[in-house]
Amino acid sequence: MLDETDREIVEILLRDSRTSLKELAQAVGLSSPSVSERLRRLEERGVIRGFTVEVDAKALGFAIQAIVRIKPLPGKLHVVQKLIEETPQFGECDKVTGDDCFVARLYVRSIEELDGLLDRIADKAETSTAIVKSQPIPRRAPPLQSS
Amino acid sequence: MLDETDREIVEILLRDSRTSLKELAQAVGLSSPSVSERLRRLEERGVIRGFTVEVDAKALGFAIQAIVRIKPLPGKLHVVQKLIEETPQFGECDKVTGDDCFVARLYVRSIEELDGLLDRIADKAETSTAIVKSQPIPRRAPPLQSS
DNA sequence: AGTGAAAGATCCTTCTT
DNA sequence: AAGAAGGATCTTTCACT
Repeated sequence: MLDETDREIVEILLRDSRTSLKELAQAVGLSSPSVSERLRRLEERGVIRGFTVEVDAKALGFAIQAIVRIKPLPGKLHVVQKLIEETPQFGECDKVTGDDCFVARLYVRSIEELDGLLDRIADKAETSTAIVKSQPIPRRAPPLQSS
Repeated sequence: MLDETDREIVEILLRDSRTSLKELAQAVGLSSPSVSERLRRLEERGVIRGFTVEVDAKALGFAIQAIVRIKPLPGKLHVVQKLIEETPQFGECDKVTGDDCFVARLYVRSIEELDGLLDRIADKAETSTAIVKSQPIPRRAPPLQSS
């Protein structure tokens, strides 16, 4: 899918997206224009979706993360989904197959805040909450190799 | 935690981390040096952990995502954790309280690949897998407001 | 696909206020 | 925190392989 060079480029950018074309070029052993062109295509193909910044939840005061499984009561699916989307403390939410409909990540400053947020869903869904104790793998990109 | 200006800066960078100081400056109504200093402090404080690139799993051929709950068999915790960490298709893994020990996200190209990966854990842990049907909330930052 | 050089644009930082 | 200015740095273009 990605050749060796593209892979290197993406890996470097994952580590620091401020890396200049010039630096990238010498890292992969190509010229700046070549790297520029490759980058253009990586974006065009959608491999690189965008340039962002990583924000640290703890530094913002969100000391606690929880993984919440949410099973809306009959007829409440849309209301629940809307509620989740409108609650900014949800930092991620997947709609999945199986008994639980949603799996979501919640950022909160305290157990009280967690309790408060869950209460707001309590009459519309069954929830099951697990507090995050550590992150063996923080969010990372899928493999770039075809391996 | 963050004043209005910092928040704007971070929001803009979340959208496009290539935004120049100059652009940031005029967006928030300050001078470049001021913004530069604010940025320095945001990084120093750890609010901005780094500059990255968002990579698209689908574009890399990983058409399927799954959320896997993993409960290691007695005595197998470390082996399982190591296995997870060394499997690049795991794009995220949290160690959580409760019955299931780990909750992880898996990127796979096919159901066969999913099956294969789960088989490798099968004799060391109980797993429960849910296929992701949609993402009501793709990964996003925690609230920047103190609200 | 890629190179190399060059031009032009842009940017970041420093300094003074 | 502003504003101006200096100097560095980058990105893109173009002709050619």
